[in-house]
Amino acid sequence: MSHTPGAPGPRQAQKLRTRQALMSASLELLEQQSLSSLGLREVARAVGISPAGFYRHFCGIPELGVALVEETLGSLRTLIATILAETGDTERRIAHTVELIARHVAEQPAYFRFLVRERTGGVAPVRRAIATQLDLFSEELTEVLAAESELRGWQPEDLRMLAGMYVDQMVMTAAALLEAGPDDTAETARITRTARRRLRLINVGSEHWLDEGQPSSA
Amino acid sequence: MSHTPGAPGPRQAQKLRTRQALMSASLELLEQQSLSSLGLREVARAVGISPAGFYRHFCGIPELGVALVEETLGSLRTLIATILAETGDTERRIAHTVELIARHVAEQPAYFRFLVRERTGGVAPVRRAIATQLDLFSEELTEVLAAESELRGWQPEDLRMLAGMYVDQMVMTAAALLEAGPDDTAETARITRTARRRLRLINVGSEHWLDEGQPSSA
DNA sequence: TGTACATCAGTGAACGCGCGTTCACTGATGTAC
DNA sequence: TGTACATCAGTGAACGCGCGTTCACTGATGTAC
Repeated sequence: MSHTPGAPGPRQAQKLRTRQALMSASLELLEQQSLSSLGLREVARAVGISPAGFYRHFCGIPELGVALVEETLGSLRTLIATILAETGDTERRIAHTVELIARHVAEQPAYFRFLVRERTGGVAPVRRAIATQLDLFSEELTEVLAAESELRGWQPEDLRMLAGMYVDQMVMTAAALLEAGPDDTAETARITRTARRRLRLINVGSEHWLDEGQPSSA
Repeated sequence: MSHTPGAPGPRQAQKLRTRQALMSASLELLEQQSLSSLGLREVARAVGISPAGFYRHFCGIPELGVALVEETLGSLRTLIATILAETGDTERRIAHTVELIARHVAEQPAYFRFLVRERTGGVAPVRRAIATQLDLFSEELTEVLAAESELRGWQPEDLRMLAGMYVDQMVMTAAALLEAGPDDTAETARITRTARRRLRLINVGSEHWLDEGQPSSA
């Protein structure tokens, strides 16, 4: 025992580094293709290990995909937390939220591309993992919304519906920004502008929901 | 010339039949994977022709994918037209629209699965083809909305924003229904119920948009 | 109508290639005493 | 501290396999006269 107790030794640290390299190389390769066509050898080659070495970290590509979901959404956790903690008047919150998303997408396109693409992709376990994470986010947002004074008296189911709309709206905004690419500033501006309007429309609708929205029959 | 002039001869008819077989076999194979991992030989085998025969119809899988987009959205044209022509009070229109989508998804899941999956998939030309078709649909809807008496006085840009929200909402509803599967009736009911609420919220928002939504600064 | 030629959807064999998976291995790191 | 053994991340060779693409071909269909 030549190292500090509790801390990982050189061997474990190296293993973690290789695992990380596999995951970030995959994210890069996934910009041009989808997970269901990503090759194990392709990933190993990009990292500089032998194909057999891949199996020391994942039992196959789908398992790597699930790990990527966790890594990806973990790295977006601070973004999510910031959005959830947003305060101030509605217009400022909307503007700030859209701006945050646009910045994160521009800074870490690979993370968002992976999420958006594999959310409806061909690998079922990965699809489920993403759905689970987004549902968690939606639940957190539901609780935040429940504390809003403007939404006092809302049915829990309606709060969940509203939270789901916001989450989907953010995912779609990220998808649209990715499709535009970082260099098309005009298109990026158009997308963020539309995103703000959409959020505003949802907000206006929620302000009048209790008066007009709740149906008696459905 | 042994056949009616203008009508396709047996040869051309057979070619069309094979082409059609290639496309519908692909749609079936795409239920378990995504287009970027679909193999040319796999498709040819499913249809019962040799791999080389595939090239008589498409120069590769991406081209087949683009053809599938056209076929898929063509087959949804009647659905779209029905939705666009919807009349009556809002609540009935919403209920009818969601019901129509649910029925079509249940009847032709492969079409919707393809669209939803490849809309954000790894094959760029296919992604663009789907985006183009959905944009066309969104434009048509914009014109329908422009004729609505409730939306008199709306800016064209706001009408486009609203149409886009409706289109995205429908796509997401289809995606959710597919993920649930046709046998999970409880989940299906939950999804359609939420979809109706979302459309209702958008509608409530649009009713108060001119009073509160249009910002002076954005 | 019959004949001679053209077209072309589909064949089947061949090609080189990269794939996923397995296996016994190596040698640095870790552990026990 | 030093020694002897255990662990295990990564190796490299081998396997059988299915892939996409090419090519000269066949034979039914189509066309011209």
